[in-house]
Amino acid sequence: MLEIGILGVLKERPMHGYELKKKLSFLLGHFWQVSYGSLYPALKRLEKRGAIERFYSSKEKTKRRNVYRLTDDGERLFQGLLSATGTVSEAEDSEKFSVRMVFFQYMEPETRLWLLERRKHFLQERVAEMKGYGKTARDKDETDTYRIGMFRHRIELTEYDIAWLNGLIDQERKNIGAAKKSPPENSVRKEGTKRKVTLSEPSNEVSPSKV
Amino acid sequence: MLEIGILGVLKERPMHGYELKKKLSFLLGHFWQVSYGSLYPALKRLEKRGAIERFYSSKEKTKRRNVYRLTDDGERLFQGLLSATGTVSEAEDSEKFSVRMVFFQYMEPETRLWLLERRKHFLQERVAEMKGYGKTARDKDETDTYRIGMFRHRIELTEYDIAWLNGLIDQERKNIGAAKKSPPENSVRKEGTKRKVTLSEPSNEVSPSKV
DNA sequence: GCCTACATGTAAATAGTTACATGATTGA
DNA sequence: TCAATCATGTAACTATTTACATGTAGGC
Repeated sequence: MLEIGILGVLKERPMHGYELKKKLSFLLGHFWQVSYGSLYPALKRLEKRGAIERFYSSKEKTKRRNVYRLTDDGERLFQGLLSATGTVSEAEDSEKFSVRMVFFQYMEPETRLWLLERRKHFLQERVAEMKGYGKTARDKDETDTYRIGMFRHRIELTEYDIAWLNGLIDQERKNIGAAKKSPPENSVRKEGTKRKVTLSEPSNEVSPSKV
Repeated sequence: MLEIGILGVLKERPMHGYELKKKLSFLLGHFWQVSYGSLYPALKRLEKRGAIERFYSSKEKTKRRNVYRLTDDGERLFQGLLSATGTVSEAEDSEKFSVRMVFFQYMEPETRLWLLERRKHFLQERVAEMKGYGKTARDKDETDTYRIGMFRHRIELTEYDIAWLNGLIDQERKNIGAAKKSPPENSVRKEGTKRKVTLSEPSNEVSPSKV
């Protein structure tokens, strides 16, 4: 999870640890505050593995900061991690989904669509469960107004989330449809896209590597 | 975090591991699927510590299942964990807050209020940060429509969340005010409350034990 | 000159997951 | 009788946090 974050952020531009941590805290801070104690070891690990490399700009004489940049190998690793589902079921929980969503721009439409639908499915199941609770609560002993209110609120939020996902899913489907009709891609991306929209490999098969 | 969940659920009634796991998965499943590999060791740990004890109903001859019940010691531990903030700052992140909120019924109004306000503060900071992003995105290079859309959506959700918290905070404040005026409590809790609303000790001091 | 933020790191501890193993009970 | 679900557990592993240690750079 951390590694996916590091690689994804480094895709944008080379950075040093301290900077990276701030960016990650910002992007994912809603549910995850990365600590230096995990970040720096992770950077070393990724460097040893060849996924990132140290990069000294001509201006920086001092080696005070270690600026890292993504390698081709790291790019491949990143793409593998993005579409990896772990082994079997593994619910598309909020955390994993959000981390991936932050890097949607780097995925193929099919991968995005698949992630969105998995997420939607997960949320729908949760809503059904939570609504079940409401009924049980009325029948049975539950008189806990806090818990009931909390569930009601969560249901609302989740339904709003699902509606949002539906919008994104529709859009993604249209893109895929349009791309199919006109072989040379043209509708997928608008606006001056400075980074390439996607990737090297076909990569739509679900690689079973670990996240 | 797991321990707080176990103790809180056992407060309601004695349960065995398998049951407990289902209950916890339901209550917290939105962001956390407890696994047996952590649950059973945790139960042993808590038993050794004297926070819970095995309990054999007269009907159950078979020792097939281990039904646990909360002890007085466990009750104290639970209250300690509920109001514990860890050491220093420690943001009131979604996970920790939700776990505690599930057990709001067992807290004193002051503790609830304090948690609600911490949570609100955290969310407000996040909203401010995220709004900052929108501005930066417009100025700078950001052309990532996915990320921008994601942030917009998160801002909406978070603001809705804050509004909800405000409602709860108001209510809590009213309760506290009312309780102060009329020494014998009467306005705090309505409806046939079968379990005692709160607790043994004064406990409003923030105990610095670990979660 | 001092405080704050910048910057990197390590060791120990904590928390939790995955995979495996085992067996009982229940319903079709 | 067979499959699903109930029920408990352990060992190895993975990920991450906390606390500590150290030093630099820039602004007032």
